[in-house]
Amino acid sequence: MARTTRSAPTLSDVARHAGVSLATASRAINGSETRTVGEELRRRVIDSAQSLGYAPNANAQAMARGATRTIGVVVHDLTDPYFAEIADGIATAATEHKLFLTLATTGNKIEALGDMVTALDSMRVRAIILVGARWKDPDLHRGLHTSIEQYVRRGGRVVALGMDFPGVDCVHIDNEAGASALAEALVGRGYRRPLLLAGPERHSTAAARAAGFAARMAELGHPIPPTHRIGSDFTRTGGTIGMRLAIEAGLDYDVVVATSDVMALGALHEASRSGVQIPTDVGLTGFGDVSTLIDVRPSLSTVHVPTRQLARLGLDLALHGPGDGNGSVTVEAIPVLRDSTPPRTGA
Amino acid sequence: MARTTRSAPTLSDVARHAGVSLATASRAINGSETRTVGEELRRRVIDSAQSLGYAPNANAQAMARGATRTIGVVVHDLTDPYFAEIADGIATAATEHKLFLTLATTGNKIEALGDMVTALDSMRVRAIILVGARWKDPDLHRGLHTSIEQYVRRGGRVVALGMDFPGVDCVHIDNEAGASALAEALVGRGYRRPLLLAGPERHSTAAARAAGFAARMAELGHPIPPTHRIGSDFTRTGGTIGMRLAIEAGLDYDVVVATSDVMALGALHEASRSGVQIPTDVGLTGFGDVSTLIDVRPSLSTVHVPTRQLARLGLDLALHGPGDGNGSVTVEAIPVLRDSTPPRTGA
DNA sequence: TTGTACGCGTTATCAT
DNA sequence: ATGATAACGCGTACAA
Repeated sequence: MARTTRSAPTLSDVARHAGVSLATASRAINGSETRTVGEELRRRVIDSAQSLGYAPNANAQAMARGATRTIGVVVHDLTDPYFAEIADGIATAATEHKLFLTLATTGNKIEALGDMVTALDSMRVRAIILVGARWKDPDLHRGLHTSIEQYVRRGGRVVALGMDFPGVDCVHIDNEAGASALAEALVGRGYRRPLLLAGPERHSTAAARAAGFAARMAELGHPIPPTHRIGSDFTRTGGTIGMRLAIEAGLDYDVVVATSDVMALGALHEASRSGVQIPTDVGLTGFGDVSTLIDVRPSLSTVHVPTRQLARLGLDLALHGPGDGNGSVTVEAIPVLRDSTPPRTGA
Repeated sequence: MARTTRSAPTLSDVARHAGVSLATASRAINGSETRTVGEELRRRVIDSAQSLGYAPNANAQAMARGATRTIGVVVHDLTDPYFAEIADGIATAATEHKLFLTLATTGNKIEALGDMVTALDSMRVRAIILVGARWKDPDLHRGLHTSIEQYVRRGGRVVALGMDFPGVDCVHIDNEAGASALAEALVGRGYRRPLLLAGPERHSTAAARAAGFAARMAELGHPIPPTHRIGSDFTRTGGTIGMRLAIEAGLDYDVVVATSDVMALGALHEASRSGVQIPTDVGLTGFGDVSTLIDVRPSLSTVHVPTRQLARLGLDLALHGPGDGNGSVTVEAIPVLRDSTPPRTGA
């Protein structure tokens, strides 16, 4: 029975095979809202479709309906477990909603964001979820803004995860509060002289975490001197470099506070390479609580960010939010102290 | 100038605005192969498109052209760094080819694979890349086979990464050879009595690795007794459980050989929890060499699988391969011994 | 309940 | 080089 047809059977083929009209076939297969179809014909159509190996053409459906069932997601780097977790969360949530997901990676090139949005716009995705960090650099975002504006003008919805974006609904992570709470917790364990791996100043997420932490430390009577604030990249390598700089400079500190987990891991790596014992010599904290931390020794103190919830809220917002920025919600980030920051007794 | 139009401007709008025909507008914007358009009109059209905020409708293009520019990718779990790396590799490779990527996750439910393929089929993606493991269970794959068959019948192309699949082009990982080489390397370092965390018997990847390892060990004069072969899940938890079973049974072994990195990590976790020192008491190896291993101590011996290359070859095959299974290629898996398997002196 | 016919936005074939 | 116009596959208002 191996049919060697080169092109796909269409709904017309199915209709003809079942001896019904195109409309009936359509209704039988995709079930119209308003119309219903007789059980007899319904079976005939389904059977025909089955035996012809019919698969509806989603593109044609999109045209006729004026809407697709896919949502667009833009991440910077799937290799980063933080992004991977969020992407996975969105993917599973999407599956539950019977939605599909077209995913684009920028490869950490923020300039590419605008183009990705435009491309997803062309595909007429139902919504676009931007996940990642925003840079405090208008130039980098100029193209992005107009892309978003055009998309929204057609009725598209945009949601930003983990970054603020004026005019679009955001799922905001309370980085300041989380970092602030971390400062308190560390002071509570006896830490006084943090080395802050702050990340790039213009990286808004890193900046928020650094600011929240520094502010609370100052309030608690332990202001962080500029020397103890290093602004390397917001990556693992950035953590490595920051740590090396601190070691070479011979700085004095009792805990290394990184603004992201991967930075902390980079710092940990460099520390052990340089003979700095963690946590014996100094403590170490990250931010994010990515799941791969579970296999790192010593277990890393960090600030937990609920990526699962982030993803779920993001999709909800993308589907049902107002879409004008008024639907923004905030998720909490909560410190989790582990073995990398044991209580410090001495001054 | 804020236009508040609800629906997207179409190519007709652009054509009218520029005072040209639809055909000319189309050619000016997307550049036909056969026809060319005068510089004068070309500019007018581009300008009109710009000022109207026109974005081509990819669905309509797909209809008219009879082909999309997107490829489908199915992975089981983005949370697993192995899948994440491959997905990221495919995504960046796709971007280079100006292709888009719609990604589906099965959530480790292999039964769902067939449905995912059917869905991607409906979207008329150019090619489908299946990444992951195949189970030696015909029932699990029955639906998948017919889905693939239908898709291929329409001219679709399917590529399988890291799993064999009859009739489709595969990028095969030489698990047997890699595991075999690992056995040699371990024996070379003085290991004699491995505990094999073999994974599920019906999981083809796990089985291939276990078989390759066991066979070579036997050849080298150190056959693995059935007691030292544990078949827990092919997951981190599986590694944890397998390790616990071995410890509770009081088995004697000098190295734990896991069939995947995440299993090894689970085993490492359980070992440290139970007071078994790695690598002092026993050695440990994984399989895959996922990038997150870099932050694990002791550094984990494993078998390197070139995920980047895997992804790239996969996309190439998906685009240019014969599509009938004759384009299959194999990538090597090479042992990398690190600190978790130091040379053993004693017997 | 079923069928007819038009429209969705674009490309491609044919004239001009 | 440019312009009509017929597909592409489907949903749906309208008619029966």
